[in-house]
Amino acid sequence: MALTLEQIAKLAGVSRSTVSRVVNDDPNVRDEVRQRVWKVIRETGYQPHAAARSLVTRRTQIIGVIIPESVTTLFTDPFFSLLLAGITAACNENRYHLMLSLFNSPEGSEAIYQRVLRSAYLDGVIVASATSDDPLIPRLLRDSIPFVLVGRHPDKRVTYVDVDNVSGARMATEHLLRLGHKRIATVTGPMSMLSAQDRLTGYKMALEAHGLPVDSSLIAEGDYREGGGVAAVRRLLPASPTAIFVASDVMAVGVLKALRHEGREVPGDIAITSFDDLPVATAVQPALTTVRQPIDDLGRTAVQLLLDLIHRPPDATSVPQRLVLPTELVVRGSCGARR
Amino acid sequence: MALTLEQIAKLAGVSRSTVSRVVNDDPNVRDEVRQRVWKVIRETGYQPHAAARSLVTRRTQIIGVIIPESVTTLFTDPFFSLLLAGITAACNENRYHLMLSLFNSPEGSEAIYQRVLRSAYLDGVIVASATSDDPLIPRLLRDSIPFVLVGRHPDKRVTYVDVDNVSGARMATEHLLRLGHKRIATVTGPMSMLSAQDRLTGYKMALEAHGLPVDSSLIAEGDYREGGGVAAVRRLLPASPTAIFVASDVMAVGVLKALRHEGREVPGDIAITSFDDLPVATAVQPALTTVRQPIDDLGRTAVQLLLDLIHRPPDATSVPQRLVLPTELVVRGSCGARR
DNA sequence: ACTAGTATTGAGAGCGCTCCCAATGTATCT
DNA sequence: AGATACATTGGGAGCGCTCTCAATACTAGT
Repeated sequence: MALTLEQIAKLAGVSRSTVSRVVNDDPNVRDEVRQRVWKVIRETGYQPHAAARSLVTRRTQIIGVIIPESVTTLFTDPFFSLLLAGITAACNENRYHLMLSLFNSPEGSEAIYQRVLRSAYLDGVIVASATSDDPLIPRLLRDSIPFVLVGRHPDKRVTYVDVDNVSGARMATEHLLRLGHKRIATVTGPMSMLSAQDRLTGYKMALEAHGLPVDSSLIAEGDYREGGGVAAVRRLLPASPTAIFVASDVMAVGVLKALRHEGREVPGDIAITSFDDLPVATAVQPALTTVRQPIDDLGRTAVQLLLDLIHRPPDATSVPQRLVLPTELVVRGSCGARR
Repeated sequence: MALTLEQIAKLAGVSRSTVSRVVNDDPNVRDEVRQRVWKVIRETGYQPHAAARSLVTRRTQIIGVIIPESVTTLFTDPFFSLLLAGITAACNENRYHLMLSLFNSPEGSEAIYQRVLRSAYLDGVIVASATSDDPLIPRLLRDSIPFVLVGRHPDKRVTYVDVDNVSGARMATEHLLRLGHKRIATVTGPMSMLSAQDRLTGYKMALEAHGLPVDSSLIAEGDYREGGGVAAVRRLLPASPTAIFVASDVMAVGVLKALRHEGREVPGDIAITSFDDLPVATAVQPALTTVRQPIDDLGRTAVQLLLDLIHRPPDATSVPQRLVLPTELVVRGSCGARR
């Protein structure tokens, strides 16, 4: 049914090769011929067969986005939607296609890895928020598949783009310090994730810079989900904090709920700052003072880095790129700085 | 670099054809040989080349999810994440891959359509929440590309799966009627979307069933976004409603904010019910009484319908499936039924 | 006009796979 | 034993494209 190069060639009165040249913008075609061929292509709505082309070029123009098993439960976090939106926009602009894989299939990670990555379907992949020990990373390295991480990684060979979690968390904590708080607690993300570790580091740095001790009874590990925020509050309240830096907006929603349930006022009794600046930050009452991260940029940058990797001549042994995007504090009601 | 069938064949001491049979579970292979071949495949980590296979089978094992231009601005709505999660899970279970396309590229809808759909990349597509007049649908029909809509469509030839928006909206409105409200307003979705029309229909049906007039000053069109909710409140308040049925949770968040800003208590002064039951419904205060729709099911069902369509022998002229999934009302604080 | 050089075009091969068909091997029946 | 049926295997062709290389057409230089 669908047209082939050969048929277009016949219709335009040229050879298959010439049509191929026209389609691929090869300059070695006489202008008059080029026009004639384009005309036929336009009129017939011809589109090259992707698989046939891939078979010979070894390129599919598809990049994958992998949500590793460890974070698939977080997939409905708006962070991922926003990230995906940024990635998709960048893909469209570069005429690439995007394949989405959540690695939480019952068939197991190894099977899905084989199926998705070894079948030559993808030119490269973006891995979103892996834990630092995710087996995926050494696997990708071993198979020399071009990939970019969203979120930093200690391995020197990986290219990544991250936001400045440390200084963001530090800003959020220092803001509370400036407001006079001395007993500042924190609800962290899952410590298996580097972003969670970094945000905790920022929190500690802020305290230390102000000569305050780091008190472990003021630190509760969460999971980046609402329930984790609720649970953390229960563990934190006995240490009577006057403020809490919550490592994500979603958890902050849980913290808000739990505090309300315990009869504490925010920001009156306890001030809150958090991290992400997702839409939900302004949906809750009081609105969250939170660290804004440029999620859209994160996605777009990841695509750009990946395409650079894909198009780099194989002999070029440049060092992996490692980009860190800045964050900023958005002050709203939950910290008590404003009325 | 990557292994080919031919190489596996040599290693296993059989022919290319036999290896192909083994890989494709053809029964016509002696058991002893089958074992031997599998062993080699396992040891080498061989994976068939997807493009080569697609070239001859005319199948890619990839299905597309299209977010039409008209709703790309809504993409960050958690509804889409949830839908995607359901679709992905079903894809994984069926060993299909998923390609995500947001039709909001600067190159224009027609160009992206050509690029994505005419290049034989996709075995079929799922179109999420199109408007009823989206040019995409006649286009897909014309090109006889197997597709399933999420959200109903009047054309007799399209297969779709939808949730029962009418009866959901009717339940939400009747709940308010049962609580004694007589002046019930509604904030609709964008009227270009059938789901918005259906929810409005449900609202009207409830009023009429209770012998109440439909008062146009109590109806404000929104856009399924938070801002739309805020704006709608301003238009609705002069008509002094005692309750509002808001056609989506996200807009309800905006309504809540606007009412708070106007000094109205929810549910004390004005009761609210809404639609979706997204995570945000329990994040706000008061938690939303809302209509739950089975989003995950919606995604899984769409995949199932699409795969049926793809695998149906071309001569089979069965009628398009049209499924409507049930909804249920979840009562929380915003309607005032509970303290 | 003739040659060398350059621009343009076409034909062939081959990417890795599946599918068809012929060839071989094995079991069963008269 | 010979013929028949069936199970199993291998080889060839071809999917639609790109890429290399040779062939042709045209240009300028002498």
